[in-house]
Amino acid sequence: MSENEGIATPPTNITQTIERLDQMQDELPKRLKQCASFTRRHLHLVAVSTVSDMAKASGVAPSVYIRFCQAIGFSGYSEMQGLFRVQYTSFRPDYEQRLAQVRPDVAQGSGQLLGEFTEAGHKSLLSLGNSVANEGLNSVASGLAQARILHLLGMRRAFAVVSNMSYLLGKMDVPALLHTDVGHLDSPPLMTPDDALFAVTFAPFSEDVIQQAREAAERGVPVYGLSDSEKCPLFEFAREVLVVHEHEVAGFRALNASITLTTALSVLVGSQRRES
Amino acid sequence: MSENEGIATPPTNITQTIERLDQMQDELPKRLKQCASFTRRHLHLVAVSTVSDMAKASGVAPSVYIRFCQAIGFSGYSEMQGLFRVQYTSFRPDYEQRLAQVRPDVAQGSGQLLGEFTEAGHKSLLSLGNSVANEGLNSVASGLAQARILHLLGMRRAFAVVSNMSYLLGKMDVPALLHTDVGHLDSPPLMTPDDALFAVTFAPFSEDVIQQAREAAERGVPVYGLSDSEKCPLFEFAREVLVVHEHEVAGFRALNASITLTTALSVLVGSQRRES
DNA sequence: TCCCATATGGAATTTTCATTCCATTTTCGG
DNA sequence: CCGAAAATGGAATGAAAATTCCATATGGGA
Repeated sequence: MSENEGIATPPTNITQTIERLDQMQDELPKRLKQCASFTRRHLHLVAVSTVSDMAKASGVAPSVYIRFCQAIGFSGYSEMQGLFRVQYTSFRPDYEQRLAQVRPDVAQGSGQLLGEFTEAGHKSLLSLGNSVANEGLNSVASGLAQARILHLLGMRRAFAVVSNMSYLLGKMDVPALLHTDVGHLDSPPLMTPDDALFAVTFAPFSEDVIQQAREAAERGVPVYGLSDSEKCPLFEFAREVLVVHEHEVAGFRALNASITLTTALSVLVGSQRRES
Repeated sequence: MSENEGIATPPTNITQTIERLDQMQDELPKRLKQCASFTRRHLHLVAVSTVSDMAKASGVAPSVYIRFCQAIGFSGYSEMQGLFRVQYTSFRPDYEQRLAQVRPDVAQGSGQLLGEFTEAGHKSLLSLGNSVANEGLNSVASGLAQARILHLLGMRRAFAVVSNMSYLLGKMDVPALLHTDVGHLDSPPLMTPDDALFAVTFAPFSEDVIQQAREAAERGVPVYGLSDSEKCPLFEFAREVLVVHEHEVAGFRALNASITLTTALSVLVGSQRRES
């Protein structure tokens, strides 16, 4: 009866896959549970790995990993990998057409749209696991932890990110200053080389943010940053720049990866401060 | 002499690859130029695509795409793909393998903090899909879309959420007002029954936010809200309250679900506005 | 302790993919 | 307009991957 047991229909998106993974965790035999556990924690590897890679990393034989994929509901590894690969193959529509593209979704009801945004959120978190080296995060954290005052700078989309950091850091008694007004920075004595600046800017990069950060760097202030592109001008003068890749729905970018990364960063800064 | 022409050494990182791509753009024959052009603009696809995929997308035959890889300096497509894949597989197999076989729980070093937050983010997004009724989101959206001016109110952790909404709505030309200072609201004529208020507050609920929202409701202003608990006082007077459950790491709550939900909400409001 | 059902991992097979080969077409100098 | 050199695309080949098969191992119940 082996062809009749379990769930016949394969998951159609990453959300479903995660759900099924969690739900089956308990009812699987030992080796398959290993696969589930490892895969659950390293979903981002599926798109770029072979079965043998995943099997080796999970500590099982390739054939076992394939049986695992089938237990989840897929026909095999290839089908599952296909699901994880499509997220990379989506193309970016023109900015002007964004709203026009959303309309069909609106007609169908908001459930569709929300589903797409959660899906995009999952994907962003997946890429977050890929793109950020832990050492990078750690060294930025220790750089920021040494600052007398931690200045936070970000506008437009990035403002939500730094305001969240500001809240978290404040909660942990880290002296942090959220620059809501660019004019603030103009008072020269405000930022000293004893401080540090964390600047967040996404493409197309805010000229104000870049300008202010550059001037700070020239005055000897340690500058760290977060962006969504390697081409960000922050790279020219910042000590270190973290890069995240956010997925989007109809041209609207999610903030999941940025918020998550900076939350972790803030907590790291807070705990490193407390140690000293 | 074909094995002697061009550059023999393959690029060793993405930057070099891009540089070489740009530099060769002009001196390549037509079809190879097509490959270069497409690849330059879709570098991220290489890691997860086959030769035929890339060839088809570039509009050339597979064999041509391989010759293109060789013109860049690689031995073939596989070598080039390997370069783009390593960035996704930067984990240490030995370490990971041990972790998979031993207890998953002991993975909690400081370096794993980011992993825990992404995990929390995934979980938050999962519950988001379950908890939010579509009708709720829709009716909130249409309620907000009818407002003359959309007032946004949130403090502490919720401030990042409303500031993101403010950015999105502004981008879509929806008149929205982000209340950064509670004092703002005290001026009575600012909010009228033609407007609407969207208030965000998480437990423990900000007294200020509750108070201001309640007063607005009493003045006849349509109030909508977002919270993380059914026990939120907003329920007492708001027309509708959306509820999300955020997971937490070491006492720090993620914002993924809230941000994702409000992003979708903002887009809905924006597109409903445009229709009328 | 033995037996049966299930799980497991390596070997065999099949499928897919990357690469090379070659006949045909195109381009460009004379 | 002709011929040589380069470029192109489809077919053939070789390599690697995914999947199935099967002999062996394992664990739980009689």
